[in-house]
Amino acid sequence: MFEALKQQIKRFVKISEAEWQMLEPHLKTVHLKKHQNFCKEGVKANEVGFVLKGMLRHYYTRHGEEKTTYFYFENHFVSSYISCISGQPSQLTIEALSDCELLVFPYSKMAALFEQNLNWQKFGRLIAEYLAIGLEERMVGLLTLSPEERYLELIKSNKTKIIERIPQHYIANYLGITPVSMSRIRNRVSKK
Amino acid sequence: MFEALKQQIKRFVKISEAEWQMLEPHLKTVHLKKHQNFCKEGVKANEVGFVLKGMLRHYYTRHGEEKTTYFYFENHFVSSYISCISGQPSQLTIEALSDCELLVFPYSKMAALFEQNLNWQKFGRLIAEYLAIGLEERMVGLLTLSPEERYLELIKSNKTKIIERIPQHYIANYLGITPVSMSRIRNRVSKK
DNA sequence: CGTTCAGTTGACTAAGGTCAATTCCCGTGG
DNA sequence: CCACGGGAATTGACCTTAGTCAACTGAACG
Repeated sequence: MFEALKQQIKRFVKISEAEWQMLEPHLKTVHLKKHQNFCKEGVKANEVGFVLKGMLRHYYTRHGEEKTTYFYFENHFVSSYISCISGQPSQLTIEALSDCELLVFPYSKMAALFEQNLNWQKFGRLIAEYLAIGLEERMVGLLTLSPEERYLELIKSNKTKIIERIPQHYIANYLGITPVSMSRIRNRVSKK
Repeated sequence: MFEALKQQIKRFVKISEAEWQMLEPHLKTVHLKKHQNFCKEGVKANEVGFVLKGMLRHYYTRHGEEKTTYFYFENHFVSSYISCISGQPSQLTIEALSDCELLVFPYSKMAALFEQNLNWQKFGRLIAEYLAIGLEERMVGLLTLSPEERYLELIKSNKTKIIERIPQHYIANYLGITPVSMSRIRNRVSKK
């Protein structure tokens, strides 16, 4: 039942069965319909999710527009991480892009595990490190590559299937350009 | 002697004197002359530093150009974090922008502390979280603000004194624009 | 069958990039 | 003390590319 999650956790840290049992009772399965929110701007978040099925996007509202800056797929953790950590209201909204099935547990419970157990604390560190590395790469891409280069990079490193699965105007946001420019870049690139 | 470092660590986690003593013997003071490197592209990094005096920049080489993406000042940790964590050669170079005085300790030692002690493990997590939050903010700024807006934000949030202390062409890199554009933006802004 | 919304395309604008010349600043050496 | 050299910053002219606005197409859905 919880095998997928267990396996992902074990990619980060070797937990014993006893340690796993510290978490398991707090897991709940949650279904989200397309367009439902996992968390919402202005509301304090206290949930960490793990995507079993479906995909979600994560966006900020700026100048009255939704700017999508991240996507979540199967076997990944999803959360308004900053809000959970800081205890401040979330700046971002996470919305289901398709019907989703998630495993959910309260961040407060996770935080308690961190305090109780070295292995869980380590898990917390490794997750944060993983996140930071991803963000650093993303940032360097934004600073050193042109929109077109970023688009080509995204296609090349196709780990996440973003190109195939996500509507184009969200990807444009993700790359830091407008949907119109994105369309032109695609056109340009396809002619080469 | 090590008070400044101790104090910064304590902003993240309450360590006991005994825990502090796990680290202290491994600390070394290092002086860097302006333009010397703390770590270098292509070389595996295994050092974490803490800036006592001076400032440094952190850059990637892309298309044959140095792209400065971060600065370090007094009382902050400095390291090619990704290289330390991953064990891969560093992609980035960290260079002193002025004569610097650093406290340095091996990351391998830090990693050992993580494994031995819950509090140090927690420190590792909190540092990584802190890093991730900073990177997330930076990324969202790059995705949602124009160069001019980013420049104005940088001035407004003047925590780091970047504007006063860092040569302009490095700041331009940091904002994702050319030095020439940076100069024009300054000109434009000053006339408003 | 009509409404809606994503994606494309065209015309135009605005803003940053590029290249080059010039000025400014600062340190060094005559 | 002044002259020179070198790098940083500014400025101008021009180019490239993304943004904006709007019209149009096409697919999805009720």
